[in-house]
Amino acid sequence: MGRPRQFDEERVIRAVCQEFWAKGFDGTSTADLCRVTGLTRSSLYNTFHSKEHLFRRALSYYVSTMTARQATVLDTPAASGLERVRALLAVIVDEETANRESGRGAGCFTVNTITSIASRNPDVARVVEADLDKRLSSLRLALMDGQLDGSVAADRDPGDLAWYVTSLVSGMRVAAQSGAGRTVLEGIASTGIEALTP
Amino acid sequence: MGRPRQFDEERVIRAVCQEFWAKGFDGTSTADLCRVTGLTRSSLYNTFHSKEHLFRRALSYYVSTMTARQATVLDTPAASGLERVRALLAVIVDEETANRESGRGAGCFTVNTITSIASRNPDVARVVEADLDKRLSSLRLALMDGQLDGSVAADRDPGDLAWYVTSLVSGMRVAAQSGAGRTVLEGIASTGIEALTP
DNA sequence: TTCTTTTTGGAATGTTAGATACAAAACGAA
DNA sequence: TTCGTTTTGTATCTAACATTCCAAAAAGAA
Repeated sequence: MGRPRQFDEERVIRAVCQEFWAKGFDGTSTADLCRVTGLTRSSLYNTFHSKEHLFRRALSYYVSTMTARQATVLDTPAASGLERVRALLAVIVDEETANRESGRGAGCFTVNTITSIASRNPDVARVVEADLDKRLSSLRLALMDGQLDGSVAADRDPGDLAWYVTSLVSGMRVAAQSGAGRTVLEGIASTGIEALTP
Repeated sequence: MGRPRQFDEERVIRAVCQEFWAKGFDGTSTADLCRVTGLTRSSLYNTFHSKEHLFRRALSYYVSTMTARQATVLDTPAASGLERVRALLAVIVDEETANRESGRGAGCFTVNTITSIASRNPDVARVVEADLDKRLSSLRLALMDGQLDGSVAADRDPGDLAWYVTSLVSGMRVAAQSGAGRTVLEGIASTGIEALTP
């Protein structure tokens, strides 16, 4: 059977994810990855093949956990369509505030990736594009529900509104990285929601 | 007096700016900079001292030209406050569309910088922070004008609204890098403007 | 135990990075 | 023309980079 692994793969991915999130693909060295995981180069390469594979694993882990969490909020029944979008933005604000206070640094790994390597790496681009499609779909459904229950303006294409909310979220992530705190983010969210009301 | 320069400094800065814009600080090598400028390492280092200095020069050049252009739009008299903000968003859409069609790639150098090295380089962070302050001020003035002339909702703090518009712009930049074309960007802009109306 | 297989530690490899050294070149000033 | 000064081209330096190699270690299977 061979010698067993001395590490937990998901724990390693989590550590790698945080490092790539903070420093980006180009700004992270394999030495950094060894340091934050506690693994040697051998174990890292034996398991994950290359820095780029490891990056994609970390990014996929991030988008799947993030998007799942957000989809859960968006799919909450009972609440109106608008309330579900409002809840999503509240989650974003909470996340950014928590990350800031725990010293993890602000911003979103996905946004950071879109604005850096995604344009130069088709494989990475595919990961973020697939994730974007999922998020747009979830949003679109919630917004259509909102148009049916009367909480969301019915005179706009729900697809356009989904793009708007996605942009708003990205903008809030960038604002957080620019130093915006909870109060400012809450202002952005509550103002941004106004655009959706009938 | 010494030997005269064989290159135009601003032309070099423009070329360097495009390269850093496309690949970021970490993703751009000094060899890349020599290639796009046509200069040797000697001339580059003799004039700009280091890769980091050159990056800050390029970033400063970008933010000053960009923010000046946007301030011009925002300061147009005659038009209402809301119309001036609407005009700003239209400029963003036009820029992104033009960049996309000219193959220059989408997105904003400032946003790319905020989401990558700004958090790890205080000198760079200062440049984007100073620029952010300027943009927020211009926006705030236009929005206050809008509240006075009745085109902008008066029940919100103009500072909060300025942050909202800034986030919206950043979000549109990220959306453009995610593949959003002119139609989608126009939808985001026109939806986003709704949040400002009384 | 012995064999087979896999992981692990650490050194080694080849490449590229940012930055410099230095002499030749190109000008104005004297 | 000669001198002083700055730029330029080439060569070079050291450090860092991603990746590979290989032998020792650790398990199950025979």
